[in-house]
Amino acid sequence: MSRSAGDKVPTMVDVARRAGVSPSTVSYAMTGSRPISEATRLRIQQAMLDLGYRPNVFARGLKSKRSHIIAVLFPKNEHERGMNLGSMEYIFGASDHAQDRGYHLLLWTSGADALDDLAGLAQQGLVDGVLLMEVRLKDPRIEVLRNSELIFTMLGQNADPGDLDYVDTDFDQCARLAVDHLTALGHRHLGFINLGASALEAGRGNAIRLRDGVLGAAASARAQVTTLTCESSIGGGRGALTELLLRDRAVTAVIAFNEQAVPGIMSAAADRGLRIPADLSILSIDMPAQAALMTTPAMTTVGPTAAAMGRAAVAMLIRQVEGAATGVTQMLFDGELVLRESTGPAADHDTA
Amino acid sequence: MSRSAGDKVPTMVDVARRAGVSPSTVSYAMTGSRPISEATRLRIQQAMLDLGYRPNVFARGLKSKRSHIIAVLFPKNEHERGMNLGSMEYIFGASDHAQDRGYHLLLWTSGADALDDLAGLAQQGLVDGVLLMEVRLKDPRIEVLRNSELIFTMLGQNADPGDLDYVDTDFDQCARLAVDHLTALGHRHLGFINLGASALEAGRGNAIRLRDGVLGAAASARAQVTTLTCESSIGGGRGALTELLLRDRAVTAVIAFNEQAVPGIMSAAADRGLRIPADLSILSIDMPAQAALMTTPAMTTVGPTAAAMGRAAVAMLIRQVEGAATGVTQMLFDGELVLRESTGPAADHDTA
DNA sequence: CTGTTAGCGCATTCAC
DNA sequence: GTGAATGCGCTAACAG
Repeated sequence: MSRSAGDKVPTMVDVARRAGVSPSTVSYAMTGSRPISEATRLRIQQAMLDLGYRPNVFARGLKSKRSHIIAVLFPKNEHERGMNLGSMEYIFGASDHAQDRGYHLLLWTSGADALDDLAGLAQQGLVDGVLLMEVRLKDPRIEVLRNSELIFTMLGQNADPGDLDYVDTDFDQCARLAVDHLTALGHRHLGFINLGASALEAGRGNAIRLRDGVLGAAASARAQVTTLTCESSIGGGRGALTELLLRDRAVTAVIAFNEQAVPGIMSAAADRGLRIPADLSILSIDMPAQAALMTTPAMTTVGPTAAAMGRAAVAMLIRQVEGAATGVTQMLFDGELVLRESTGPAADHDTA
Repeated sequence: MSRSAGDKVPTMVDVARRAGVSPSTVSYAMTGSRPISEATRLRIQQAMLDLGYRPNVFARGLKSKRSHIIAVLFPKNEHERGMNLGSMEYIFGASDHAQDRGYHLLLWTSGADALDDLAGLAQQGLVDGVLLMEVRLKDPRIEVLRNSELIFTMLGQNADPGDLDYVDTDFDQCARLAVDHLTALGHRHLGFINLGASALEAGRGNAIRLRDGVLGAAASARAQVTTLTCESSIGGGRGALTELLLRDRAVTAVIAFNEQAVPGIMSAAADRGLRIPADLSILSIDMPAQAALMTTPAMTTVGPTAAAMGRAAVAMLIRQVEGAATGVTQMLFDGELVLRESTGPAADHDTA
């Protein structure tokens, strides 16, 4: 088990010798690609334990073209830094599951535009599969991965997922959950503060799907909703709330999908003497608990468990890699309503 | 450059043939481990480009015992989840630099107590070096890594770093910077809200170093400081502020080293009618900008750039791995004061 | 300055 | 059911 410095690392041959069998038998015992008698299998296992044997990743990879390594593609575009707190949870979920299944996780942070680097990664054969994060509606990485014949799963969707595997948030369901929660509290005039126009243009599909979901849910609930885009910053949030109240004085609740802007929204509300949640309710979509707990009052949120999504994505990926795939898998995760302190009953001051 | 599906991945032999040289020459041209004439070197380079050649990681690793992969050990102990926002920045900094230097980053999230797993990782030879995060005063992983003869660098320090390489925050300097800032604003009665007792006992060395630093700096500045430990939660923060004001009614400024507790501190202050920063200043040590911007008002912080530390750690590690090391390297990073809105001049209400 | 060759540790095709 | 032999793609020691 523990090996003191200087000891040679044992190879399959060592195991074979100790178990009194040939190297190939050891190999078969490991891969299970051909029947081995129970007796020898046990002796081999014992020998491996005694020696603290671990198969050499390189030798195995060289021969079998399988590395047991999967890459997480998490581009860190400068203007997006800070979206990361939630993404971190995905990554950890993914890592958990990968490790459980005996896979390693390679963190790849090249920009989404570094297509050559990506092609290189794909070609090296270093990784068995790829988990694609921060997927755009039109995402050039997808083309590269398809060409390279590398197996991959998306966390999020592009414009036309077709037969691509993905795991994504069910934004429609999240929208409904959020709207229902607020209308149940008596809110009739809602505001929806989305990501910035630039983010929408950049193809953040989730922002668009969510907005449509909110619009639809509000229509069913006979609530009125004013939608705005908003720069991802405190200043952006301040401006957005001002603008929102200008457009609809009767707004009593805000659904926000813009983590960075939330503090701005809250402080602008405070400046106007609007207490949260007495005068104005705020609910954030897909905000990590981490962040939700940093605001005062703590933010009520709707969103799925990111870690679970990460795990699911890796599970799908491994199933593909190991050839146990059952056609295309596309999963949508339901959001959950986490009640904290930023939402409450509508004040009926000037509601018609 | 791009390779359409079906094309065989080119090997060194293909490159050699195309360049009209022997395979070994290609190898030497790549590793530079023996002189190659400029002319042939160029022809080889061209051939590689034409073919879109990428060396096979496994073959190289198998032969040379070097993988160009470094592992980041980032244990996710359950009770510590949430410390992560800052850690993320380290990891990204590390990843950036690794990729710049042609290294891959393996994310290893097994618990700090999963020593067997770690030993296995070390033994596999999969990684050239290890970046150890979340280092404890007494950290059993260190022993495992030493035994395995694996090169590693710590992000943080154990109790007795001796000849181990590390990169760490200069908590003493941070403490001085924080205390100086507050005393310059006229604050004479400070509070220091630290991590919880359990964290201290668990050997979070930084908490202890920082506390001592604050104590020292306050003494030099002739300021009085009341120190408390505090559970990492909103409730913990609320309790801590109450307790603090009980112990010293004259406190006008708080230095916090407990990210999760900060919102609690702030809301408890609000409940007592203490405005921030008019009545009470708050400054956080080593809080990521992400989090600092989520509070209202935005939090003034003191701390180093985490990404820079991550980069430096990887740089040190690679230097070691490549044998270019110049003895032991131990780096302390200075913190910077980032002025936001949570600190201001002392109100001289009941200061003696 | 360049070419030839022998493995690295494992998976797998043959033989038995 | 098991064993012996071959080669994955590359590096480095040996020969020129």
